[in-house]
Amino acid sequence: MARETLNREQIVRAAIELLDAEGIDGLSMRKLGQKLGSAATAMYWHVGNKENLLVLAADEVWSEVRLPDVPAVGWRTAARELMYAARELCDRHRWLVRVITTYVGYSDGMARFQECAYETFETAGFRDADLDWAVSTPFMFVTGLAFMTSTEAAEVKERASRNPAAQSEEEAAVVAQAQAIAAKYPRLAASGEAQARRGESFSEQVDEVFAFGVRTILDGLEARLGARSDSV
Amino acid sequence: MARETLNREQIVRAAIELLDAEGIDGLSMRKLGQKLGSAATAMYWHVGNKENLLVLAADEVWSEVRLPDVPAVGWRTAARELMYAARELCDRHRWLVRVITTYVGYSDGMARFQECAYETFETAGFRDADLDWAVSTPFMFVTGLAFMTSTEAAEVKERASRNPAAQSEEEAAVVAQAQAIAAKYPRLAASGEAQARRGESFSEQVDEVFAFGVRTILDGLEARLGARSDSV
DNA sequence: ACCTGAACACCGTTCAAGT
DNA sequence: ACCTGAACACCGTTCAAGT
Repeated sequence: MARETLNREQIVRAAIELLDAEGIDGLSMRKLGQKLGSAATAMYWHVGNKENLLVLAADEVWSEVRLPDVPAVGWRTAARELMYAARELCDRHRWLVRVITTYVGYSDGMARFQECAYETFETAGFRDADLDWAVSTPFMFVTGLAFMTSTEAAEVKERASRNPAAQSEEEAAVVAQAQAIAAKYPRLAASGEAQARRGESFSEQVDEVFAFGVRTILDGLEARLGARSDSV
Repeated sequence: MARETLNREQIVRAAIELLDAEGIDGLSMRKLGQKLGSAATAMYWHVGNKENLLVLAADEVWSEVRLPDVPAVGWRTAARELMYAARELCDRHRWLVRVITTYVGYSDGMARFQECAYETFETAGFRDADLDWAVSTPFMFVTGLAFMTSTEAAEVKERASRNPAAQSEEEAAVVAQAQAIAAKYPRLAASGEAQARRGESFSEQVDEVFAFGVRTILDGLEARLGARSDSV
């Protein structure tokens, strides 16, 4: 079954598969060409260049997000759901944070999500510049956390916490060195020991940080709201 | 005045200069060799490989941070100062966030900073796992914001907001397209118009988001503290 | 102990030439 | 309108060979 001709959607889908499977460094125009049975340079006719291809891929995956019904669930639940949805999306597509922060790709998929965030915090009672800031704050947090869990470093830490046997010698050495440094600082040492006693994997710890951070930020936003209405 | 021999510090310093001047993609082993008057491959003897060089550079710049005197200023001021210090560091060295999130480089410079963060939130009253989470939350926010302002995308947005004349045609087209998308969503459109009326540059807006986020997170942490002591 | 040069296996992108 | 192949200007890294 021969394919008549390449098209943009097909290329974007293949790129997403490659990105999900091999990470952001796993995508090269040559590999993509191979996957599609074409010359690497054939892509350029359809997507312009690699940067644009990444932006198109990012837009595509944003459509996976289910948005909350803000009036029905209320702002606090809606905000929490948006934060969790963004985090899960970044977790499923570990290349996504890098792409959306690196390139100016304001796509429909992201705009739709952001519009819902604006609706959420408008419902909460934020207006004007406050509204912009209230929307941004939770997503800076999500971006930061997504970043820390989207890199090779996170995979190394996960392996170290879950089954040290799967580590390469080199990896184990890096982890051991990190522990040696922490050991010199009393509070870091104590925290490290306590963490070891709790026996959680790296990703479990990250999940808890996320849950804590979401509550903290929502509480903080409520406090801002209170401060506002007091001063009015 | 001939240099006797290369050494690690010298290479790291040159790398930092190159990184600061040209960004993370501006550093290549060949350019670095040229800057130092050596073969690119001479670096490998001193620093092992590029990843390690980046980790060494990151460690080096952490020493620039001045830490607050926690007992003297109190936890809330200390926490704010730590957040601002981290942000300024990431602003001076726009490659830093990428390096510390990408590689497992737990260096002395970072450990020292983190120890102070632990002291700060311990002083606030956080203990055990709560303490770990309280330390992490503000820095996920800082990381996320630093990221959004450390990329080429941020420079494009800055130019667009400050003097559109400095934009290339291609850049202007991307910005115009982003605005066209936002225009389709009522709240995004309204926010964009209000922002235009306020006439702030991108970096001014980011500064305000940061200030808002810091207050919000500190308020949120205070709320957590209150919840704890209620339940005890 | 420290450095060089050639070499290898990659990149993204351009562009003339083909159909 | 769509695709190919060669070519260009880059990468990081290895390694034998030099001093």
